[in-house]
Amino acid sequence: MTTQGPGLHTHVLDTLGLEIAAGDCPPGRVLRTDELAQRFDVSRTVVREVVRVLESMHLVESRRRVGVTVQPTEAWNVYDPQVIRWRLAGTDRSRQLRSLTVLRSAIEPVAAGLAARHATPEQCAALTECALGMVATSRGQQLEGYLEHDIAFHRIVLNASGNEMFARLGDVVAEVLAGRTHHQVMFEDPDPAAVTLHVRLAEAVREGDVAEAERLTKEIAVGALHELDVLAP
Amino acid sequence: MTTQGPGLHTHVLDTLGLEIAAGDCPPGRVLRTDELAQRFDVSRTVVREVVRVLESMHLVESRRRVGVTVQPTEAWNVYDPQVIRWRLAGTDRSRQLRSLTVLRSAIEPVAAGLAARHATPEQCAALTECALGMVATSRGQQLEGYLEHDIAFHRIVLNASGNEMFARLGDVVAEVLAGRTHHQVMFEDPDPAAVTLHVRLAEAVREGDVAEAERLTKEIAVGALHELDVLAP
DNA sequence: TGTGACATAAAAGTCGTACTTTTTGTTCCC
DNA sequence: GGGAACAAAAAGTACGACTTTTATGTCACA
Repeated sequence: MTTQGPGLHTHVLDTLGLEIAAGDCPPGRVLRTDELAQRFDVSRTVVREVVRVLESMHLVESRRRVGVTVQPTEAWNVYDPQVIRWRLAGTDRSRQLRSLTVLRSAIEPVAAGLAARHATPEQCAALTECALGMVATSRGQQLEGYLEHDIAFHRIVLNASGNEMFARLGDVVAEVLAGRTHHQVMFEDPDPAAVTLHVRLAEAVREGDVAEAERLTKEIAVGALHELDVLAP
Repeated sequence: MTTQGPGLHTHVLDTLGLEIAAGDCPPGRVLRTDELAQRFDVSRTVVREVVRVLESMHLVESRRRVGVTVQPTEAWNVYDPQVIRWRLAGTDRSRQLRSLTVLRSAIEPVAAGLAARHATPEQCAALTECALGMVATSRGQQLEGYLEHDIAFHRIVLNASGNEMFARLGDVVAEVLAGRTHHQVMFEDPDPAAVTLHVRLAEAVREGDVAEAERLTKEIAVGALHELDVLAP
């Protein structure tokens, strides 16, 4: 699951982005546009456009007479969904998942509290529906179905918070949940406790119970962090 | 304070980014590369590179036979520091500041808690120094000096949290603080209560008091939100 | 021997043009 | 009226020439 369909630009960008995010091409390594053009068998035009995009993500820096230098991790736009995808597909997926899960544990409780205040009846209904969907798929190896409802659930909460920055974290959360489901050992059905917590969270939001919504979301986050500690090295 | 120095690419990118972020060029408006090249008096090459970057930020989408379409706000990479700068410089600075401040109020308490756990002695020392700097500049219209220390303070806390995603929010916080100082009515010296809170937060981190660090940071955030409610429409 | 001015070349930046590919709107035929 | 062939518009790609910046090596001078 790299990105989208055809297109020279897309292919080169994706390949390079992945290589840099994965740690091949360590920081400090310099690439030359001519070489890249030759390597991918595309025109310098295409390479330059790719480099410009990579540069806007601060994955590389382009300087005259020196070339395209790979930047250290601290410079990267780690909130760019594209960068997140590349990193999750790369080697330090585990560390990345942990960072993102901690981020979730900070954001989502607050978002849930705001959602309890501001959620529309439609959003409450959708939330309950998702929770029921999670219950229905929580047994019998229906992991894909469960994941789908889980993602939708969290997305609704973030949207219902009414805060744009929170809402736009839906994609990140989706990547994290998908990464957790796909890249880890998943013989077992999801944790029943987590399912229950989601159901109760939907209720709390519907009833406008801010404190409870916050508390439940914190518990969900703690569970997710704990799960990482158990499953990942 | 747009971006950096010379460079055709930079200039075109900055101008277009600003226009889109500010709401001129409403979503749905289509631009054509040829027209843009003509308007800025640059080659199509430059325009294409700019469009590619804008596209990677999801500010526009480029499709064959149709042109470059400005995307709706919901699609934008609102965590991209560049996008944030453009938006803060544009019309809905006020709304943007509010969103970002709410984001801060979610992240920073957790980050401060982690910092209390993980901060190195050097970081604790730097934190104390910043707090003292804030005290020293808190009276007598030394707003720029105060801002500088304030930014450094929060940056250290975020870095000391040990979480990469938090750390990378330092730039965002810096933009918010700078935006608040520069773009609002600031006859008065900073709130003395806020200064005290920062001093006590530095102490709490140094002593490893997680709960207190969290609590104090929440209070700082509440103050910041309140300040927005009072000063902004 | 060190130092500063200067020349050199390497690499990105910019441009113009020609050509390809995809997509959409239209027209024409059934 | 519906569907298929067609034409045009716009982005995508390629190539080659030229410009600009700048790291680095060189040479003269102190």
